[in-house]
Amino acid sequence: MELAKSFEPADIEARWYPEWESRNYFAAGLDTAKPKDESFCILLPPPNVTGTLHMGHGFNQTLMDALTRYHRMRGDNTLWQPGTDHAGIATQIVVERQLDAEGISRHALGREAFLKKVWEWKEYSGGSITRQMRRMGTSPDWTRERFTMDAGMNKVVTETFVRLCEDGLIEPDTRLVNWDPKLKTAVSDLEVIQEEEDGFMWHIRYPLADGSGSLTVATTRPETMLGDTAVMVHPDDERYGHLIGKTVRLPLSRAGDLAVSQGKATNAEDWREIPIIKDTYVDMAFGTGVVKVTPAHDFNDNAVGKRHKLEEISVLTLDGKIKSSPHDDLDFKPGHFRIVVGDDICDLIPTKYHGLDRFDARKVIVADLEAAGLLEKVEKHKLKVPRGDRTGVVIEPMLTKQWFVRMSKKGRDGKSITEKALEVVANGEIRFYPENWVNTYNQWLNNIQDWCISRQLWWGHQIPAWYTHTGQVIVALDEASALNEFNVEIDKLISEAGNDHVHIKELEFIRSRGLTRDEDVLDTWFSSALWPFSTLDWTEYPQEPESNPALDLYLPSSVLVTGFDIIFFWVARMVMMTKYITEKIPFKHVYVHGLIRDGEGQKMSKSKGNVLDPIDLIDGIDIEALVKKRTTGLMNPKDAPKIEKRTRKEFPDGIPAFGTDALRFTFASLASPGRDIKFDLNRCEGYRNFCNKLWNATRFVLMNVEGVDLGAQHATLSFADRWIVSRLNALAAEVAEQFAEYRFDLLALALYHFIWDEFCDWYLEIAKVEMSSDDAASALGARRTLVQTLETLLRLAHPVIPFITEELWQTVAPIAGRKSHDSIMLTPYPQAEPGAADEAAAAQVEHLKTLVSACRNLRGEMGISPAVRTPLVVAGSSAEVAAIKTFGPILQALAKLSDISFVDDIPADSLAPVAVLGNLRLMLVVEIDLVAETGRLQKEIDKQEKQAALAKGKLDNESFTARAPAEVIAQEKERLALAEATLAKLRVQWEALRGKLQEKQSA
RNA sequence: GGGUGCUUAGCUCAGUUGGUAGAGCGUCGCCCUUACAAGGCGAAUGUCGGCGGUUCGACCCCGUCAGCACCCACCA
Repeated sequence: MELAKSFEPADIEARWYPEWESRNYFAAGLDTAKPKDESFCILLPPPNVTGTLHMGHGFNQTLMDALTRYHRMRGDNTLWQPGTDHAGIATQIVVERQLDAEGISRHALGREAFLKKVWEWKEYSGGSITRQMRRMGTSPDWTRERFTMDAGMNKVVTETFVRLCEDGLIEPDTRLVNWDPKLKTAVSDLEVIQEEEDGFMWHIRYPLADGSGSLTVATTRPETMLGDTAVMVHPDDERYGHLIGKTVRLPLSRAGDLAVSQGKATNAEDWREIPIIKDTYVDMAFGTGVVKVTPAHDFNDNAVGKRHKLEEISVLTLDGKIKSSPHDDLDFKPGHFRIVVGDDICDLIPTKYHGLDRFDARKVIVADLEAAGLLEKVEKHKLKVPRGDRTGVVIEPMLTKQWFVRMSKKGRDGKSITEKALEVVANGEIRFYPENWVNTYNQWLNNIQDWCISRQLWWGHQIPAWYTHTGQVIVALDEASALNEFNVEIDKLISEAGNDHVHIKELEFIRSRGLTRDEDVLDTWFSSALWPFSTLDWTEYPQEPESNPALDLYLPSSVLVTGFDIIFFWVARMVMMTKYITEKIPFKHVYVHGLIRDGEGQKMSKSKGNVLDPIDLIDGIDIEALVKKRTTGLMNPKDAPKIEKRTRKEFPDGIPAFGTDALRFTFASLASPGRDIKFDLNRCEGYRNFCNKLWNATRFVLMNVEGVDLGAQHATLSFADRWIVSRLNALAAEVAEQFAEYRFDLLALALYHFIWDEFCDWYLEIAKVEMSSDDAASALGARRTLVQTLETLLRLAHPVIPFITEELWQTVAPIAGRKSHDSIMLTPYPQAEPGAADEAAAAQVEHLKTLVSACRNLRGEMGISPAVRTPLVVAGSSAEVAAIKTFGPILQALAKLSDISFVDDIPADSLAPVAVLGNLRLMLVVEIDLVAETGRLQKEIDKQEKQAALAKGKLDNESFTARAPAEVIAQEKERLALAEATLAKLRVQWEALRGKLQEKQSA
């Protein structure tokens, strides 16, 4: 029962979390009797299984947990579905780096052994992020935790893949894709970051084949010229019109032996001849107006090449070197052939360039051009360089065979997945908060390209496709069905072959070679896209259709809480996949929040050394540990001194322990829609103080009800009691409203304001007086109100600050008569009662506040010590006097008055400070400084004059009185009257004191 | 080239049908008043980015300009 003197969060958190979890309080509600549309479900955006918690997670999870706890207490069927992501590329990179340190390459290890290593790493580090989540107080149903690489997930991924292949929406194709030469895998458009960088524009002369001069092309990538198959100009360009149809010789190239043997060239060492074509793609005003066309190494050129049926000459290897062997990258093993064009390409590249890295090749080629006198000029040029978001290396458009999701192709119901995804947002089934994200979503989907989903990695869901010896592809749920399909097909062909024994023998040979599985894995985001239904054990082929209540209750989920950075990666793809596969939307609402940045608005990143760890804010960290944490494991160790200096400056004493609740409250109050968050440590400290305030308010309440029987006797409620109950009811209404609107900032503000300002600063102070009253019934009324209000507000605040509310509730609840529950988590959430507002009580409290403030203001201005009690003299109408008398003792206590007396009139020249409220005057009986009081009155007069003038100006304006609503006019009249009445008294007072002052000065 | 958001007190930010601007932190006074000094009471501080328009009335609606941030896009 005895509470510590101040709030110490560490022990409370450590005690309650295991308790909640072990008692199974987080379990999904599966009560099928409850209405389905009142189910509440949130999907945890699955963090990388080997990752660690950062501020973004802390923020995101705080909001989700608040919503989850709120709905759970409201009695809804509630599920917060947790899980982690295998994060293909990121995780594979980490494990490969570890192997590198041991001097082992992944290829030396082999696929199977490597995957075993990754699983080991996952087992080793996989628990840390969920442990950290627990420190945040999150309450997902851990018993339902999933991992995107689980067998169950794999089953759904496979079924979905097969289904989309059947519908023709997934197809293999050979196209130009974004290729990461370091990882040696294709990546999707979204994984490429276009960054503006300083570069050069080289102007290169391509001599005309007929010797009549040359054309100058401008390019930023001279090394790809080895793969040029044309140069192009704009059809309307008068400078070059006469050259269209002619040919140029491609500098530094080689015509090749093949061309000689075909009679297309006389000498293999001659420069290759390529055509001059016209295409409107060319911008006449840019560069020289002449563009080299390299269809195998540039997306635009590829399109041009397709239009003009140009050859695609791929001159680079998969690791970004100039080709040196006809068999570079050509692996004819079924399912693993990548570069399909040009086994004779090396013949077209002079041997001196063979094997050069792409950047070295650029230098050599530029030098050679210069030596040949073909480099007209080099200009500095800003250009967008595509870089891999994981590796940072320059992405190379590479012609390879990959699997694609066809975004615009019609599916089985005549609609593309893109169309369906646009539709459910357009018709309001899915709503964004804030709404304007719809634009972003639509814009992206309207310009979407096919999604390359195959990755040349090992860590991921292997594509369920098998190849026959002749390269036929069979997509199937598993190897057995693929084999079966294969055999059926062979049998069929054999039976059709009749007596063609040679053919039959061929077919039997093909059969004997069996099937080889595609080695590629799927983009991680492919499995993430299925998360809304894969986590609920959806299956294409249900065994018992009614055996999955979770799927019925929780698809669609209620709200997706996420940052805008993954709208494309994840949100849009979930909509597309879930809608197409299940015919249901994945979620009804998308709440999009901002990013957490540091105090200066910089993105938090390891390399900048400005990262904050939520756990450090909870537990605190000393400066040495913080510096060490920020400066170890840097990509660039040279940054360490700078980071250390900054860190020591920003946190000279390290970071104090704020506790989880304070951190959560901070996140909630910073969650204003539509903007990023500059994380301010002071704010966190302020909310730690807030928690302490709540703690001490509870101590106060407990101290005052100890040993008192609150139930038996008769109690009466004062206006103040009725007021706080009325305010509490309004708070409940507001909280419900803000939860519905996802305004966590306003919700936190409302709680803060109620607890600190209304409950602590006013009601507790008033209750002190009431509890010491001789009237036993009203003293009891105050005690009861205190306890009931506190107990209710603990429940109201619990979703945001779960630990402290649980701890306090445990001691408060028995007194409040609510011990039928073992935990605050199991209590019903307070609901506002409509029409419970007590206007009269509110007006009385307002009046009281005005009087108390007036007295306090006088005391403050006069510099009267709070320890000194002063008498108050009041003059006013009989009604006003009567009103004041009703709360005399309270006024006396709150304004530190020794007594209150009433007089008919206060002489204007009284040597005491007087507050004027219309006709009412309050005088503190203390010695005053004439000069100071005259000055104070002057200031007050100025203020009131401004008020009066403002109101009068409006009321004198005819168009105002003619058009403004009656209540606005009445309000202005009231303001004017009050100001004028106050002024009249103030002026008299001022005159009188001024007279005295002059008297004194002349004396 | 398209698109979005932001600009309010020294700092970080609220401001929900248009009716005389609010909070936290910081600052300045007076106080360890028996829940809380992680506290109490009081005070100071704003041409609500600029300009125009609509309106009786604009921080709010419209237009325009400026600055900042971000997203998307194939200018070689």
